[in-house]
Amino acid sequence: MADPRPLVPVLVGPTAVGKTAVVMALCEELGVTVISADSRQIYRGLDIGTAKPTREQQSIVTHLGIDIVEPGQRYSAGRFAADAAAWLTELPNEDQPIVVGGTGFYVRALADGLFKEPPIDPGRRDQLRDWAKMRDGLGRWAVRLDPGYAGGGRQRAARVIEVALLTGRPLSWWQREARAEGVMRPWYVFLTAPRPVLYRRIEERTRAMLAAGWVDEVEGVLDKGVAAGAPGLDAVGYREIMKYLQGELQRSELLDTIVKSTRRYAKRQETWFRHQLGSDTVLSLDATKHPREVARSILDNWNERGR
RNA sequence: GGCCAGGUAGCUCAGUUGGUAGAGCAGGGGACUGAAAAUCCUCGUGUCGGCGGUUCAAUUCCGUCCCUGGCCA
Repeated sequence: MADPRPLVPVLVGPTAVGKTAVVMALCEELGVTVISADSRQIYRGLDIGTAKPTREQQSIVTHLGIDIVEPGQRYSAGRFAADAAAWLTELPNEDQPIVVGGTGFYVRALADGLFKEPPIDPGRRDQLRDWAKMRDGLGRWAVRLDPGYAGGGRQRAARVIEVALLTGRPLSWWQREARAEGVMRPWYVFLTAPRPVLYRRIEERTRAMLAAGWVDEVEGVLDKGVAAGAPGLDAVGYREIMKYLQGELQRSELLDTIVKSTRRYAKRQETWFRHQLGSDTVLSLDATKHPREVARSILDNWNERGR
């Protein structure tokens, strides 16, 4: 029996590789609606540093998943999966959706599904997280509560502990026994470029972001009352700018420091996309080519798979 | 030109009382199920500036040359 779920192209790639440019080129050939899978572009007011599509670009192509929460609010892969699933089903038939983003985990949540999480008391969860924050040896707790825990640092240990304590079952049990299904059939397009090229683009873009008033943007957000430790500000570049504003970093070091952590981020993204897409249908495209040419390749391949 | 201090990993440097060398940073590889731009794991062979000499053995000692700083002419 044929899979009734819609086939949806998913354009992924590391930061600064040129995903937005390809989308803009693509929309000249075919009307699309973008579902943005980006864990930082969801925040209102964080525009420059997240390389959010401009207002003009957004007026040409509808982008869903952008500016949906305040920087002080917490969002999650689970919420994204639910939100995006709703956008997908509510989209008029003539609108062609395409998922675009650099957050592999969000893409997975949407395309493959997470597990069906039972209701968790938010108050107790926050309490537990505060407790975990100032506690050493979380890994040992995590292994005791879930023998399936394979390590991964305090944040992931804290998650294992929280699930075990608040649901009564270990995380690995939920992952095994309560799997959810994705709401779409993904067709992955992995946009990538040789490291030297990518790293040059990262540096150029970071320079441009700072010149465009990135620091002012952060100051403005803080002036509006967003806390320094807000979830939205826990992001590449924003962290460094916060350090600078707090006097822990010289202005002269800012560019290099941000470029460095952006490179590392890009590397982690590439690792994810190389190994975690879990599908044999991945089209790798070279971002060194002109965006229009890349868009052309996407369309050609797409037609071949019968869209 | 003379004197002094250096020349060791991509960078900054440590070290070898003679047995071919190791830190930090940078970089590479990897993991990933509701904080994911997060959170973690892992990886160190390089004419030890060149050429000679002494030695069983030289990156280490000696000579010489080259280069870079500093000081004196």
